[in-house]
Amino acid sequence: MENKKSDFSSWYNEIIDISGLSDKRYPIKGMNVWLPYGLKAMKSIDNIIREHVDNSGFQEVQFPVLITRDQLSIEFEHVKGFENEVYWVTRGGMEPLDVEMALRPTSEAAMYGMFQLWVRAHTDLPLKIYQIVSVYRYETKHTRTFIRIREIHFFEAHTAHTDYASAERQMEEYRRIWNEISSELCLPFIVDQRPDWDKFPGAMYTLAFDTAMPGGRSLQIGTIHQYGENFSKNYGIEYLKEDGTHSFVSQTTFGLSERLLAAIIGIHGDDTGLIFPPSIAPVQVIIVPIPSEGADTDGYAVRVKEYLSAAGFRAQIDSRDNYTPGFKFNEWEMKGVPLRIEVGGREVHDSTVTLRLRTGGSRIKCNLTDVASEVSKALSSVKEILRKRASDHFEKSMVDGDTIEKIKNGESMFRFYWCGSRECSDHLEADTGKTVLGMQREMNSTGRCIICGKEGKLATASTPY
RNA sequence: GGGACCGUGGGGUAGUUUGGUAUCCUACCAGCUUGGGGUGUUGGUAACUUGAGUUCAAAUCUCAACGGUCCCA
Repeated sequence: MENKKSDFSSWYNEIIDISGLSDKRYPIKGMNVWLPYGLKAMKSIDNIIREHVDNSGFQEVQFPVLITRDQLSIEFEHVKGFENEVYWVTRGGMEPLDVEMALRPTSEAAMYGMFQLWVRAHTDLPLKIYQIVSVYRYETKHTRTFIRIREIHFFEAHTAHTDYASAERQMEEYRRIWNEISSELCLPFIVDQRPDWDKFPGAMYTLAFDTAMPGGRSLQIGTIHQYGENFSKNYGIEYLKEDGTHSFVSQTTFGLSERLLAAIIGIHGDDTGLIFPPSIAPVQVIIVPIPSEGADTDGYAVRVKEYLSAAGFRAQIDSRDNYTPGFKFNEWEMKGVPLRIEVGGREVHDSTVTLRLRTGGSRIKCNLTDVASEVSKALSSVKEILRKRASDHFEKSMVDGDTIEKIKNGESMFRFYWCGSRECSDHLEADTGKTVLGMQREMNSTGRCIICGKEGKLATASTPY
């Protein structure tokens, strides 16, 4: 790499390019090409998400990408929240369409008309579905790969419940699921309730998961929303209760995107390049043969790979003979492979392999027959080290904001007390240049609002991506 | 929402001020060489974002579009 991570913007752009995650040369702003290596990582992330929501009773569906103007024209604050960033399809061939159609910016408008058909009685509830699809937003500001794009790789879960209490339990379940997913990806985060003026359009409230990127800026990597009956009243989603009367469902959603990949890149990477958590690494173990007189290192590498494949690891041999071992070491480290195995004449002769973790440390030697269990241990170790490093960095990135001056001049996220008023938020943002992300929903810790001095709760401010 | 800068082989660049033959590094292809931390070498492929304008002549000057980067709110 040419750029150091301390120059994060340049580093981020360079690593995405040279590691083969994404090609941003596609001629439409904010629409990039998923390259094989990047797509494998994203699909692994998707599969971790699937595993956790499937285990919680969700079913995967896919809705069409187009939404009619009528579906989107239901007079409602939800629609107004997106009207400036919707792509419209206005012609079929050369003929203007009688009913113009939008590319979904999110799928509430697409789904809830169907929910209205599907939900007849309390026995149909709870309804818990999700999809992983592209959604489209016409961003006018500068775009950034995986962080702000116009075609978003989007996971969206939608639920419908008999009543608000049940929907609130769903919010709790989302948080449990998110804890599992983020732990698997070694991503630390903070949960805040977004201010009312910044919540998801149409929601009663929004809880957001924010992490800290290098340079102290925050990145929203997940959101869950409580809709209550806001949507069901507008889309007519009613059900028959046991007592024979009708009632509107209460609804929730949970959204994730390729920002998870952005966070993994930014948080785990170093001056050498990417570091993938083993659970999503496209290649978990790279086997590098070191040519040696009188030893069949290539054949030996195949045997090593067989052991690993049989144990379920994603292992690959780099058998290119026009590159030196040193070059390969550097290249695979740049690409974030968590574990390398070196096999040369010495290993062939004494039936061993040499392991080296991407996170550093000295080489480990083990017998060929033990390779699967040693690899398993080594990958667990990489995961633990990444988790530790990430949470250390996160803690350093969450600074107590005692004074306006401190919040203004610091390059980090800040915790401070805030009364919750728009006036004080605007005041703080004007004085510090930081944005108020929100405040903790449950925590009882209270203090004096940093602006007005009235009683307030713990809140977060930062420069968000 | 406002402002600034930039666009030359796949990537990074020189050349633009003063209009005229496009430089170097890297990558890529073929060969030889090398191999336990980015081998060396020979030969080769490959570029002025698009459109309009000024001009005998535009990478170079003007305007616009598209794309990229950064800063402020």
